[in-house]
Amino acid sequence: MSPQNSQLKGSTLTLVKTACSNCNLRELCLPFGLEPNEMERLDTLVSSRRRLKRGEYLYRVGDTFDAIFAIRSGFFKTDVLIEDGRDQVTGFQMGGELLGLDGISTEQHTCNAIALEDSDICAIPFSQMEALSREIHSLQHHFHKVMSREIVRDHGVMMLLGTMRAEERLAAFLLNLSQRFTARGYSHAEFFLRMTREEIGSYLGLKLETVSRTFSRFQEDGHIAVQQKHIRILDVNGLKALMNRRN
Amino acid sequence: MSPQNSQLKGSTLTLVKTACSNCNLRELCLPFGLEPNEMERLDTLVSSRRRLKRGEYLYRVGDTFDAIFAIRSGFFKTDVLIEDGRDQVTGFQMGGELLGLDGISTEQHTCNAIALEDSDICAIPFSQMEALSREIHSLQHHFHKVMSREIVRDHGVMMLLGTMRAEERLAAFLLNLSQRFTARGYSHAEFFLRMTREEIGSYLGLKLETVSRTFSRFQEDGHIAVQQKHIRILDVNGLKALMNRRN
DNA sequence: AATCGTGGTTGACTTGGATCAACCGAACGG
DNA sequence: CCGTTCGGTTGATCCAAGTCAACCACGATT
Repeated sequence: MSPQNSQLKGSTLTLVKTACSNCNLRELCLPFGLEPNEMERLDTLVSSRRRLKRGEYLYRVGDTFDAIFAIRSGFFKTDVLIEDGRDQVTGFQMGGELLGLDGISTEQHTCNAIALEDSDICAIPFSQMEALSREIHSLQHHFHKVMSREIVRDHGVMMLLGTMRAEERLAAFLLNLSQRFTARGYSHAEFFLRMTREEIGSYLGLKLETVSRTFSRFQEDGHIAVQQKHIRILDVNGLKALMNRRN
Repeated sequence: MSPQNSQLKGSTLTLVKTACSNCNLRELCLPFGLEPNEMERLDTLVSSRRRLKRGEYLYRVGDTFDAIFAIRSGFFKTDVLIEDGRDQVTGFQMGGELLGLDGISTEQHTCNAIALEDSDICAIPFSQMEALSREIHSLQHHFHKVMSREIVRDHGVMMLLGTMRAEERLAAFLLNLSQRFTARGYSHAEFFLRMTREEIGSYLGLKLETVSRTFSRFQEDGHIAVQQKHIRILDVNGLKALMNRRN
């Protein structure tokens, strides 16, 4: 049996032994920096490993919070809505990233988390996580870093929404995606978008038409090749130059 | 000696005994929910109580992170800049709020924190805070809540920047300030802005002229009375109605 | 009291992105 | 295989906020 086949089998059978210690995202995820025996202890916390189909909600605004979620595979968006129907996508999350941190503050989730493709997630009961992190210093510290990183990321989005023009926003968005795919061993130059133009627009504070037009402009200018959800980055430096440019 | 006088003396003399247990912000700040003896232990961590003059930096981008800061009195802004001179104010902080959480992730601060008026702060060495929070569960949990609340707040700002019109942004801003002043025992209807129109604009993703014009419009419409930095809210419900209004 | 500088206001004009609308193409179910 | 649906593209027009510019108000400085 080829490695590809065994890989494939592992991802389709749910009975396969899944554990932090053999997860290929452990270096990006919560177990980062843990000793093997510590990782085993974290493993015992993972109360459920769940598969979601595209479009399913992992949690909704108002759901009671009791666990944080690690993405084992797949792709998510989080969004918040206000009464009148407006909504704001607050982030796109991929393998190794944590979901649900927003719920700690009030014990209720304050945003929705929705799978943008079939996804596997690990649920980690939060009070047990806190208990374990009192014993394992590196887990405690790493968790604090993860939360802090989320705050820093949010500041980046504020910068983007507050000061950048449509072109810059979209260039920043593509470069960010590319960089995160790279960190996960995928091509930095070629990938599929899991979200619609409307979702990108919501995240970037633009309308879907503007996203579409800007993609087309990037293509005309030779920065990218875009065909529906398939993106190829042809000129990284060109995109970088588009950002940080006053007028 | 009247209570007022002793208050006054407490804030002008630096030699006065300052401690979490007698700080009138303890219910808003890190000590929230701690038992008296636990509060004393937290107290011993506060390595320095420092006074900053208006305009002074508490920390700058790139400074190594080793402590978080609690605002004892005063008013701050945090901002991030990019090369070409654009900057984004990421928040305004007042008494009882924490500064520096952005630094945990990389051990370096990723934004600047600047006093907008003469301010007093308490510095809490972070590694000691982590150590103590391993022993005091309620401190650990409360700290996690504070970080989470910051993430939720940031989502609110994203919503504001991504989907709201100038009027809505400014109304949300005023209502938020009012609510925070109220929580600190000040008037909800009358206060002084500590920041310039330009800083408000940067925070809200608007130009200072737009901020100024929108204030004037609010005044014409009888929602507020504004004279330079002095604000009186005349019609809270009017302001609330301005938000959440599609077109 | 005169001067200077910083922050705030207001007006005239411009523009980037929103809006409205038509059309296209891939995916899917009958 | 065809009709329907959903997401995407493109064009024409509009408008909220940006830009540029003049002027004003208040404090600080001399």
